[in-house]
Amino acid sequence: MNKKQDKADDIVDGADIYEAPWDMPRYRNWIAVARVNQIVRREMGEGLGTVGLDLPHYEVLAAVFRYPGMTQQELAVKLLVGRSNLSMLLPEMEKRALIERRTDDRDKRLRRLFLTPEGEAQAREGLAVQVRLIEHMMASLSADECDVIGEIMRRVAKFLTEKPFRA
Amino acid sequence: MNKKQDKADDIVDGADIYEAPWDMPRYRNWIAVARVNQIVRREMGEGLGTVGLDLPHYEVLAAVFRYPGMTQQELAVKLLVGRSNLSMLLPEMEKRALIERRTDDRDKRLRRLFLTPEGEAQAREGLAVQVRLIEHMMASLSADECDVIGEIMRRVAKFLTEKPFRA
DNA sequence: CCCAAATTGTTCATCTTTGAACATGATTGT
DNA sequence: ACAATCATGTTCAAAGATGAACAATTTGGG
Repeated sequence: MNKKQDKADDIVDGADIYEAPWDMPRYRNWIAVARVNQIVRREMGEGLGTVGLDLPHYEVLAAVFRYPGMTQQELAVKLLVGRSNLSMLLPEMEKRALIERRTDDRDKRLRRLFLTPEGEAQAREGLAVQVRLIEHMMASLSADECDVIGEIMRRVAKFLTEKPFRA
Repeated sequence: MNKKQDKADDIVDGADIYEAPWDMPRYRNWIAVARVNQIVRREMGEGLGTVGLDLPHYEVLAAVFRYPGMTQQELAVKLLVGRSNLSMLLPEMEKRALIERRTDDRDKRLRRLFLTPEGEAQAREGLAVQVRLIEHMMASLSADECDVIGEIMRRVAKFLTEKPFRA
């Protein structure tokens, strides 16, 4: 007996009906993803501590390392964080000589971001930590499994940005 | 020519060598996972707003709904959040009559958590939102793909909790 | 039985993050 | 050309999260 038809608050997943979300394959599978993410994020924070960085600073450095010349707005979108957040964070990073902000010539509103040599050094240190953490975590996965996950997640990300959820 | 041997900061992934992390399969695949997570978390926050909940409150309600009688400590571990956080949050939820805290008879330090009828109602509403969001997001996945992901992530979570990363 | 160590929850000071309001600079339509 | 609209970044007050220090309680060894 896999199905129940007599409860008012039953939940549908495909053609099957469950009485609780955590019995649904899609729900519990996604929860597993979310959980691993939380764990990795936390360990990443701890790992970065060993090289004198915290998560927000590192995420800025890594993003600017990969995409030099980003505007603050672009960075905010990429990091899924408010612009005001960056307006608080970046001046301090500039004071510590990790980043540099050059106002764009054509559009004087834009402040484009670049790494100083010291900022690049720290970005590399942080990236090294992240790479080691990811390799550690992925140790129990085959290369194929890893690729399958990446492929699926990129598809989902594309889907979600094209068709956001409307509650 | 897939490999480079002449740069000091090359990065190793299996037997291959890359000059930047984002060329590494493991790195970029994991980044995809993290990105989807961020997006879903944000949309979840917005979706919960439509039923008058925010993310922290909902996570408490959902956890207590599933595991009634949890202690605050257990809840903090489950949500990967500090105990002090809950000490700030729970009294307010108790004031709003969403949860109830009963001190354990045998161990008077423990405060066990339960949902009031109103709390359970809100938990169900939040869960419904989450289920709809997950089903929306998973629309582009086959049942098999979804299961593969869940299975892999549960394996990784187990591995990570048994062997945490040491930077 | 009793004292030291450990566990649970709280308080508090501090730091982050957020969103709204605003100032400045660009763009568009007429 | 000019006003209206839009986009970018900043400021500020409020909400949230964090960790250290603390009180209450339990546990375990001698």
